[in-house]
Amino acid sequence: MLDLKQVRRDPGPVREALARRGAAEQLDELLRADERRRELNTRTDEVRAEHNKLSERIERAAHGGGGDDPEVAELREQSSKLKAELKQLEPELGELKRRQDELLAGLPNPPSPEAPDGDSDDDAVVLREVGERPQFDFEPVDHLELGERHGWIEMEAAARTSGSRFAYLIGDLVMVEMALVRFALETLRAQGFEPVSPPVLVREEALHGTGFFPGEREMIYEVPRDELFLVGTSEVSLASLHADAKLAAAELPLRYAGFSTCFRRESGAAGRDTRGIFRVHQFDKVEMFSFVAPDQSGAEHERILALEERILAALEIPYRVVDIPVGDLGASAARKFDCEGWIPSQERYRELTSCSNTTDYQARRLNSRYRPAESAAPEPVHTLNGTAVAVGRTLIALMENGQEGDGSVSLPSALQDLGLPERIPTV
RNA sequence: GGAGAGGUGGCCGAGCGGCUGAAGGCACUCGCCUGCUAAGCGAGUAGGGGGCUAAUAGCUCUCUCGAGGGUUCGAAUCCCUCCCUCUCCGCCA
Repeated sequence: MLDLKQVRRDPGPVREALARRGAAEQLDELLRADERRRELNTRTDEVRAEHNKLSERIERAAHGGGGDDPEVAELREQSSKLKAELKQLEPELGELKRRQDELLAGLPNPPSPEAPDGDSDDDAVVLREVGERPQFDFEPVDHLELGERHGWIEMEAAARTSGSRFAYLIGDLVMVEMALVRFALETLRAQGFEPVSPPVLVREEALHGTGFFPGEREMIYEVPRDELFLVGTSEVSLASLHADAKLAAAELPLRYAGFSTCFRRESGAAGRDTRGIFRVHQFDKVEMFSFVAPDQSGAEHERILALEERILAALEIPYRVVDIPVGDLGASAARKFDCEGWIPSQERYRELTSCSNTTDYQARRLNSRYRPAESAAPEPVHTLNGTAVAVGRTLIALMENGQEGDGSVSLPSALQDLGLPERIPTV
């Protein structure tokens, strides 16, 4: 969310930044709504002030003389009139305020000047490619083929149980999942990220605070009876950990590693990635989340990206890093990098992890602030998030890149440290 | 799910219709005192929204005592709804 006061004072730069993602007109509308609201606000405050003064006079008069003084009755009369006027003004003001808030909440984060132009995947800037793509002297198969051969993935039963885009993971694959989670959490913990197992059912405010609402409502599962929503990422729960907080400068940075199941409706993705577990409604994920001082968020973004790369490298997955163009950023991100892993069956890189600098956007919505100095006024922190391991997709990359001609799968040594075999034999 | 208690400033805690944005304590900041530390003395310290202003300085108005409504000239205080916390009972992984 924008700092409205600041924008009012100097709308130029923000307008320019928002124009890059097509939100300049929305900003103009907001500024007009704000103007109207302030006018009415001033009038309402004036009436209130007068009303308060009358109440004080009544109090003094009633105390000094008798309560049924004709003068007091007269004052009461006047006061009631003002009250009636307020009853008119207040709902009007409330409506204007609501409209202004709605417009403000609907605006995305102004992108970083460094984020590339463009609005599709194709405009992403490739920063680097890392790792050797595997050379197969046989015809490689895709993850579903491998999964079914080993009895690791069961999609038909899942479809009967839950519908399309659900899967049963079975046997060795589950043990690999657990090792991946353990590996990610240990790696992150050593870097100062506190492991967290957060709630996955959240209130509307949590989604609003992280910027998923109002924009992405159709992506999210609802439980209407209890007015709860299933999170699409633990970012939502982790961000809310310090909602309405006033942190001390010395407490920052605060870093968390959330592990949770994630739920996504994938509406609008009909027909895309329908094979296997690449795009499913439910998957597990380890997510990084940082609360930092504003001048640290750039460095923290680098740090999170470096960790994502370190994990992919340790898992021996060939990957590339792309800089996401402004048009492809989520509402809350000012800048985003994706790490895309090599998927042999598709002969291309696909998104495995992602990290965003959301600057003060979520912090303002969640009211997460800190005091830069002991007696300084509190100001919003910056928040960042990044995927450590998205289990489903990482399993795909491991299976496909590690496959051997006989159908066995060799595993990275990092996972052998966690009790997995060097290679899962053919069946 | 049933019965009860409660939610006040950074924290603890008083207030239960007006002079209370809020006593008192703790914590913190600045100053004094002090060989150092502790103690002591003095001053200060909530947030949001407007207006004046070059101003993140200052002045001023307004709103906020879990949230939202209501009663009243006037509500932290009375009434209603909701949320949350705690205790007991029931149920349950």
